[in-house]
Amino acid sequence: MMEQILDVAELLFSKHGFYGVTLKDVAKQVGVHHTLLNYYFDDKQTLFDAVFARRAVVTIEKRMKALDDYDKAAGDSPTVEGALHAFLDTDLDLYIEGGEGWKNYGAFGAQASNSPDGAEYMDKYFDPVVLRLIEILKKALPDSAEEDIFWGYHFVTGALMLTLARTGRIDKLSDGLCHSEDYSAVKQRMARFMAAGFKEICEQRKHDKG
Amino acid sequence: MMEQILDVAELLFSKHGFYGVTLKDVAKQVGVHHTLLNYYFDDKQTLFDAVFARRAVVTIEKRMKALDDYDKAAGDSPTVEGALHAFLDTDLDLYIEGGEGWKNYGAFGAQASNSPDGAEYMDKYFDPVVLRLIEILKKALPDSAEEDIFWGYHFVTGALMLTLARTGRIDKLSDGLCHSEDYSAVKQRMARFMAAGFKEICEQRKHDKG
DNA sequence: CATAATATTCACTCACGAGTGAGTTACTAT
DNA sequence: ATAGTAACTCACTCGTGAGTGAATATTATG
Repeated sequence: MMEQILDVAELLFSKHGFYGVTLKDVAKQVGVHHTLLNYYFDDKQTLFDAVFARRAVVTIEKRMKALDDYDKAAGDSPTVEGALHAFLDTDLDLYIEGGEGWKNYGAFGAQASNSPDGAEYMDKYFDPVVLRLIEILKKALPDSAEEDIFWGYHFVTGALMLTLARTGRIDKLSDGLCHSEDYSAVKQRMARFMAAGFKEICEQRKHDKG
Repeated sequence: MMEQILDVAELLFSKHGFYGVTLKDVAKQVGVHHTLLNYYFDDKQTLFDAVFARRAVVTIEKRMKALDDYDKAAGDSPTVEGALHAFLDTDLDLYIEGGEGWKNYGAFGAQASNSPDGAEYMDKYFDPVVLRLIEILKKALPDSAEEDIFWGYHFVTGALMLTLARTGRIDKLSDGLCHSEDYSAVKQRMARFMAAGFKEICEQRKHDKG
């Protein structure tokens, strides 16, 4: 039951945000009295936290492992593209293969990522993986300015979050040619796209160090 | 007074979203009775719409003009980077030079862009400029697959929206080296970064047409 | 100055959301 | 079977948010 509550809360929060969802909305869709949510979770905030935390650990561990593996395999000469593939593809696979629940979680996180309130959650949970990625990127781009790498990551994460948000915007813009839900299309393109961007801003204009 | 109400609503909506803000919150910060908002605006939704619409026309016209100018100047051979500079730099300049109000509007729109509800507003207002950009990008990349261009744009807009959201995340991640508010830093890098990405996914793998 | 229009407040209603504590059902183990 | 605990519902409170219509203040206009 708790799992069902989390599933529905995840879905609704992903669509309307924390304040746009009432405990009654969730309860109704689960088919249960709304005070049951207070039985399982102290309050609304606790429920939200639980939704966030439930899957966070999975994606974090997977990506961390993928980055470690890549780092080890690449030895002294990791590439930007390799690191991004490890980071992005691992995550995207989760959403591709994980079913509706994971897709909803992606949208849930994506919405958090673009608001100041939600960003604190991102900090709290995802900082370690991100810093691990950045560590490898630095190794791949040894002479680059640190700022360039952070801004590059910023671009990457913005693009990823918009993907996970599944807003349907690209569908309309492209008149049905592309689909928000088509994470495979993103996976095919994203790491290469971003790697090229990194190289452009990092390798070209080396900074005043070293 | 109406302008002040819009300013405060813009700020609060940008932080907490539509449902996270009450008319009383807005009224209080303006220093006015909350029912005054019902005098100027039929209801909360109307206020939200007004906030969205107020500055939309400005950024749309500016970018449209910049794209037209670029298209004309570039003649038969526009470049991806040129088009992106016209599109992105024009917008970023607005946020850099427009003061706090414009920054808040950026964050306001950025939050909308990552939620299904808000995305409808983006469609409604911004589609024409975006399609104009895409038109030029197609000219710059004549042999590329259309999907690649749409996905490229998707990455661009994701990165831009996260920038405008000013979540403070990059500040913490980079331990103070980079700043969310530093749109100039983004302007310096973004068009080049993204142009390289476009070239990577569009020029390399040409599609089954032509 | 009077008066009309505009701007603003006030008192109020209605609805609803979060949460509580007692009560009920259902399962579990002896 | 039955005591005991876990799962769940019910009736209710408290607060508050959106919105309305009348009242008052402020400004503009002839």
